[in-house]
Amino acid sequence: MSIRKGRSVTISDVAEAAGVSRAAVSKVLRNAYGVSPGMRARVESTIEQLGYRPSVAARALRGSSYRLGLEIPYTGARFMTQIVEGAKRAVAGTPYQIILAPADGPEYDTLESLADGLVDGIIAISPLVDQAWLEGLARRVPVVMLGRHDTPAGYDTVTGDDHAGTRAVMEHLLSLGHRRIAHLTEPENVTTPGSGTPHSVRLEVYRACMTEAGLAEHIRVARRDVSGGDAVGAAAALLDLPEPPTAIFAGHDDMAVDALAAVGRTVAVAGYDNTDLAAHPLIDLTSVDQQGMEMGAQAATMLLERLKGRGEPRRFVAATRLLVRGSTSR
Amino acid sequence: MSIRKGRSVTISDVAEAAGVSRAAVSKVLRNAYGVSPGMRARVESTIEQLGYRPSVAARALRGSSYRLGLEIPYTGARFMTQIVEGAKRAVAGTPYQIILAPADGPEYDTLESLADGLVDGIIAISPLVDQAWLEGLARRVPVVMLGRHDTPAGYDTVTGDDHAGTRAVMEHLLSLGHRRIAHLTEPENVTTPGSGTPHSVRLEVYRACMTEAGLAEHIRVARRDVSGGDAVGAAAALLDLPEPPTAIFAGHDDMAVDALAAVGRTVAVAGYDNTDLAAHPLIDLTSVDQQGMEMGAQAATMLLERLKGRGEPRRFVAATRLLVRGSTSR
DNA sequence: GCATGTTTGTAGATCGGTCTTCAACGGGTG
DNA sequence: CACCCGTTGAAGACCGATCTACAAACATGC
Repeated sequence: MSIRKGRSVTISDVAEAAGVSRAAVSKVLRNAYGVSPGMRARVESTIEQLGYRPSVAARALRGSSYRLGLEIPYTGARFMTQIVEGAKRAVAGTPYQIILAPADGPEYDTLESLADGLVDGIIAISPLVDQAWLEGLARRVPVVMLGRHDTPAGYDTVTGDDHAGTRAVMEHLLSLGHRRIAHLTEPENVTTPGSGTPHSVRLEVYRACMTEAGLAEHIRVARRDVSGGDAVGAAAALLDLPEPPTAIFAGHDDMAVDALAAVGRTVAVAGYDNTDLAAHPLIDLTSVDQQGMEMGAQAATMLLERLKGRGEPRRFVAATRLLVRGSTSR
Repeated sequence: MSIRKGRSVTISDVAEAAGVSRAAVSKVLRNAYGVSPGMRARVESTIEQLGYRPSVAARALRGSSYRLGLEIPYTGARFMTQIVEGAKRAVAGTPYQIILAPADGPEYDTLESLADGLVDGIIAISPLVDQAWLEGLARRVPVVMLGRHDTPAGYDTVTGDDHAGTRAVMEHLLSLGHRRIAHLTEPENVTTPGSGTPHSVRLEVYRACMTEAGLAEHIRVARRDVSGGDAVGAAAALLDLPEPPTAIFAGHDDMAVDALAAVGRTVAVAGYDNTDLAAHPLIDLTSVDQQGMEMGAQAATMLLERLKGRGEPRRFVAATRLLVRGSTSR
């Protein structure tokens, strides 16, 4: 144990105590070639005795930090929990650890600061950053992006099948006889057509489904407040329309829950992500499951592959499944 | 921009390009004394041109990493959001950044791995680790602990006023005429009497209030599953008792929401933390607000103070406020 | 017995910064 | 004019690891 007052135990202390060179200790640590069983035992017991732990900073400078950075846009987003849990599961048993970097402002900053030698690789959920910029980042450090429908050269992507998922919701609502179906989504900057964000795809497919059903005139798009954050106001405003919708398809469960707060059970509501709250009897929200845990696990696994040398980009698309619950069926 | 293929831009590159020494560039970076305006301008423009960003690892090795680590027991805990947001707010405008370290297994590991030179200071929510061990940790790196009612020598603490908060809930329930009030809490290891965890205090005060009201015989304590994680089953079991409770006081909102899932509106339910979900009309949960955001902000602020040299331990106790909602009033 | 090859361990450069020490310079002062 | 001193910038040690050479010790083949 022996945690000393000021500085902590370094590799030199271990080397001295064990009567070997620093390089020898390093070899033992890294399980490198050229270590006799005798020396290994001696060094390991010394490490144990002194309570030595290698400095991450020093390691990162020369080799690797054994930390993977996961950038998350907003800590409160329920879907994140699934991603994080999946990623944690995937690195369990490896020497790697997940650290989370909450993005406050522009996502560029957070990503750059992660890339500044703190982590060996990055998993990010940044639909807003430019692809060219990302390719540049990916040249410096391995990157896996979540929720980007683009075709990158230098990084991997993990997405849900937003087309299928959205179609499933819309077909469900249409089959129930709804004609005035509104879509509640993120602010404009996240849904720019062609940008390839999940929410741009969901919006696009919503529009397509409505048009195909001959309901183009009933297309209504409401957006979450940029500032305030919640979607309660936007959903409430839908009810004030001359012809209010009978169903709301929300871009994700958090907004769907906000919608429920605004419209109660008067209007059918469907969400996306199947967060744990959706199954709660008092919420009872119809939602699209896109296997967030699996997405997180895949992302981490792909990152580990990249760290082992893979260069060609890979892509994983999670299958979706519609879970019909009370919010659309009563 | 010029992000080069392999390695990134180092301080030597900047020094060479600007025609000065590495030390000079370092001075400019750190805003250190002894830099002429001319040189500063030249170096800064070179930095800009080359897109140079200092390596965190190299910095951490000698000086500081400008990263504060926030250890969180479970990513899905709603209360965490408040803490994280508060901490982020407190470091905004400083050169420091918050990184989150999710604890998977034993919290010792996560804390140690944070202390391994990755961060300049630690905010942790680890009620289970030993105080002596924490004091040892605090000698190596500045530490602020959340939710520990102990009297440490080497670290700071931030807690809510669990006594007052719990009393407020209990008095509220009692004043409504409830006599069979059950308490839904965490597994045994988190509520060991005298351990000083928030949940041990809440349990203790619950017992005291019941006894004082002459209701000792109606004390019922149910606990969340250690493995499964949720408290639905434990709450449901309460209903199967010969004399089921008419009110449930849950140790925190997440468990209260689980309780609502199990018992619906048949039993009064009160929570703790006033997470954002509590105000939702479909949940409408009476809860104790303990200003999680303020707690997070205070914790970060205290840590910054410690980094500036403060040695004496400080303690912050957040005031609580009972918010009565529908879950106990209809 | 000697050349050759294989372990095993050490020396020392290196990563990219920080920080202390010190030399050079320029301007007052008596 | 000699002296002192504050300012500016450069040199170089240092942080704690990794990793490439390389030397020493030992085994093997002929």
